[in-house]
Amino acid sequence: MYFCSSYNNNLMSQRTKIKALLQTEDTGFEVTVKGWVRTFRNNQFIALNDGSTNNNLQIVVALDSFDDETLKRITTGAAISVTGEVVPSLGKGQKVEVKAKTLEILGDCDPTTYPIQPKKHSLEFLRDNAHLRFRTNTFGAVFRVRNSLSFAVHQFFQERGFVYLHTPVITASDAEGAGETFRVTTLDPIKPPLTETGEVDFKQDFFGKATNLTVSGQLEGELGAMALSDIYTFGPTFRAENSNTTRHLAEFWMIEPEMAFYNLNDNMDLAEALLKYVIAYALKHNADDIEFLKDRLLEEEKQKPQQDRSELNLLEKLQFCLDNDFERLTYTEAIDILKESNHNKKKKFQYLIEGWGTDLQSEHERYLVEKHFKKPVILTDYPKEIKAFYMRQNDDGKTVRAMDILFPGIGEIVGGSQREERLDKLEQRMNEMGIPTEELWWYLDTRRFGACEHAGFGLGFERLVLFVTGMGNIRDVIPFPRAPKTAEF
RNA sequence: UCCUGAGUAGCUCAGCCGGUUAGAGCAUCUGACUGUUAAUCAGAGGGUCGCUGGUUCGAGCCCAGCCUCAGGAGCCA
Repeated sequence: MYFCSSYNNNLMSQRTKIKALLQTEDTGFEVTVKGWVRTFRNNQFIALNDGSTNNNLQIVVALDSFDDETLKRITTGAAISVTGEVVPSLGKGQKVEVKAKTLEILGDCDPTTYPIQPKKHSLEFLRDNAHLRFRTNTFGAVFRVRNSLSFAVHQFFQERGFVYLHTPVITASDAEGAGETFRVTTLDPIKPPLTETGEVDFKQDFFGKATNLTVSGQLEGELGAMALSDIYTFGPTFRAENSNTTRHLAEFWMIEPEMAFYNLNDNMDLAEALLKYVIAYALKHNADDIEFLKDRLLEEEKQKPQQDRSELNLLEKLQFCLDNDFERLTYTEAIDILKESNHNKKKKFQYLIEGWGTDLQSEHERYLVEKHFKKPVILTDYPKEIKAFYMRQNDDGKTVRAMDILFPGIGEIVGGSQREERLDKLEQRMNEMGIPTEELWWYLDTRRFGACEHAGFGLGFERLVLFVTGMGNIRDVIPFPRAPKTAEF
């Protein structure tokens, strides 16, 4: 792996990555490049891409230097290896190009059956061909940005002394109520063992109890934070909800930091800093990709009526997010703003705001973020009835120390809270909400032994990638999307 | 799961009031051209009109059921 590093100074006799080559100012030396043919124009010019960058390298095939047999095999999608001299380009689209001296077809690509053609494809078509969509400009850019964001998340936390804690994928607790779970079992699906009362006997299952895929690593994360101070998880999470939207997946990646001795304000500060850090990182390290995605989005928005187009382009939107503080207000303040808004008075909301206590609909969140404040918004102190059992209760007896970060075009990107550290209050709330305290004895132990103020949040990674890439459908920002009726690749 | 819309060539789409042999652009193939940038020009091939049933002299078009996809909603991250 390492001997073909693109950053190797010795460009001779080894494979050079196209990104590194396009960054060099020098010419007049020989390189070997390998990649996949994007187009072959005029029987003379190969646009070669190796995935290291969105930009293609132009290979010039001199007249009569290769036999017709070889030239015919240079088709869109074919894998080739080229050795030749790096020279200043005579054409206009690029600074340097490679004059091919030797050219080897590594893998043929039959153009009559290859689904990816040198033309525009719809995102829906590429979703059906998710195994090949990496070879397009758009998905190349998306997944390089995804990679950068992922790395930046780790760097952000590591710089601050957080411990990356691996929480289990298979769990026995279904207590959080974060959604429908996928069952994990080795029992015979046709004839499972039954108890005397006729129910499936999970005592005979692999783990000796009913188990499922995790819906959140938070509860385990809290256990870590109660000793290591600051931890974060970053791993796959599973929800068996029958959600068919552009913002939901059955398998998605979540980042869940959990911090001892943090209150809700510290929690918000950290979340805002994280989001700004990773966005800035991607802007710096994926400038070409984001530039391409910006143009892609502009092109796509040309199809829409003027009023539906964004005021800012993708770059401006990301920069704006870095340059401005997120707007922080309580649920109660948000309800007042919504209630007094012309939008509500003119009955333009499908669900009119009438009183305090109900959850906000996505149209309300969008109004606050996109129309009223026009920037990311952090809502805090929600009614306890619409939030999870573990959130710290305020003294008013009505609200909890919750916070949701709402992003334009995405909706809720972060959900978090200060946790209830008082055993009696926590148990009381669990009883009210019908959460079995005996099943979560290990969780409650953190409140029995050395409890302290602590807080945390969950960041939906794909929603972050959606925001940074400007893509419209969450299935286009994860390599192999898992959603209802969708598990092909 | 609910609402709305869609499914016609490899892809993106057109197809009138139900009526003759279902069209276009791109892609592909063949040929030309040799400094092209999604190259260009000329020609050619390419169809189980999502599936099943029904109405009709006749269905891509009308009706019913089913499947799939997209957008919106709910649930949420």
